[in-house]
Amino acid sequence: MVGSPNRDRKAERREATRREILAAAWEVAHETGLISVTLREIATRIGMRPPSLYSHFASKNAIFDAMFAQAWDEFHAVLEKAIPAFPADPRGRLLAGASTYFDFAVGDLARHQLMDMPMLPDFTPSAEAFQSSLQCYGLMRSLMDEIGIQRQADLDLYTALVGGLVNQQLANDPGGDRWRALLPRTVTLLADDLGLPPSPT
Amino acid sequence: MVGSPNRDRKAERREATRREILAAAWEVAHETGLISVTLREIATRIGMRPPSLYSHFASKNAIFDAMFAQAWDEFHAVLEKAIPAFPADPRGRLLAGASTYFDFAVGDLARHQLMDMPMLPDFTPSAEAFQSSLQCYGLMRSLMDEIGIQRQADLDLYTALVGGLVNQQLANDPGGDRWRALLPRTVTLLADDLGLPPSPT
DNA sequence: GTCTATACACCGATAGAC
DNA sequence: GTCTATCGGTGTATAGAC
Repeated sequence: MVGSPNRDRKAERREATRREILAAAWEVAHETGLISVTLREIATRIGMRPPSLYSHFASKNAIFDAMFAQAWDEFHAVLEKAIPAFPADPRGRLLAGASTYFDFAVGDLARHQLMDMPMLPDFTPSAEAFQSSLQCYGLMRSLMDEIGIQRQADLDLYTALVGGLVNQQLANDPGGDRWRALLPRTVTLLADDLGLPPSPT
Repeated sequence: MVGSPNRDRKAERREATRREILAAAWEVAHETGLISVTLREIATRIGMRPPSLYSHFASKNAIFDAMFAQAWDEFHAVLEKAIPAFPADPRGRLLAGASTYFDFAVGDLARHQLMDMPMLPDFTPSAEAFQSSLQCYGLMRSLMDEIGIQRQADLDLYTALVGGLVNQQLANDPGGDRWRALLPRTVTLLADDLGLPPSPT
């Protein structure tokens, strides 16, 4: 009976409801902040009663967990899709990678807080959800590896500097480009320090 | 009657209670996180009932407001006290300033979140409290001015890079020094970019 | 100024009918 | 799978006695 049309339809419907719940949760997070997400509000938005959510998620934190994985998977997809269009030279690739991350992070404050900040007191990503972030980090590291950057300290510095620009942009000039404009300069600083060959003119 | 001993004692006692409340609030913030600070918990720690706090603060946010000002005033004092011991050369001063800020920020996560992150959904610092942060920023800017750094973009870059190291340190290696160790290198990058003269050997 | 008592609005989660 | 009803708990804030 496995794989029968009946079974597929049921599973599809179930998955659709799950997606609907998560979409509503993101909606609330965008409008009122991550910590203000409540089961009541999620349920209301999709025309359900709060207890019904428990048929699809074991707890509120399970919803956050799914959102966490979703966010990292999304960035993984964005990065993978963007890489083929990256320039060939190391400096160009470094800037393209930084820009891709910057724009993704700045594009959604709630998502960035969930992915990169410990904002929810009682939430810790499950091992499965954490896998999504590790997979993403692996892709980033392979990209850096091509450029010739392997040392942990160099990777740490790279993530800190780009992340610093992201945070200032979100905290002090949301929607603007005051720190976004400093990204090329920052990447050049780093490229010089790492001794990357000059870009082809 | 103004300034009579009786009056002074009363005002002193009142101020002491205020300080006690704030100290308890910080204690809770350190142990359970900023968002988990509740009037109940504050009151319990100082042997009071929650409603009694309203004799000293108009609301919970008024407590956060006082904490916000307190934190910035504290950093102002720390910075002012540290400056006389700073090296004379520009590069040395730049690193000393960055180190002072880094150590202060990393030394207290809750304080850093209150000062530099928008973590509390319904809290916005009052104009008076914000003055404390502006005064502190003014001191920092005058320090940078001596070194010859005046352009807004340069100041923005400086704060973003140092802040990026702070955030990574707190998020990924609390208590350690993985990003702390990258501070001199980062400041050197920046000093080179700004064309600061080499340090005296 | 501090207390007791309480109002009021939330929250996450569970039990059990349908 | 969704519902109603409800439990047990959280929180801020106010009223009024002392």
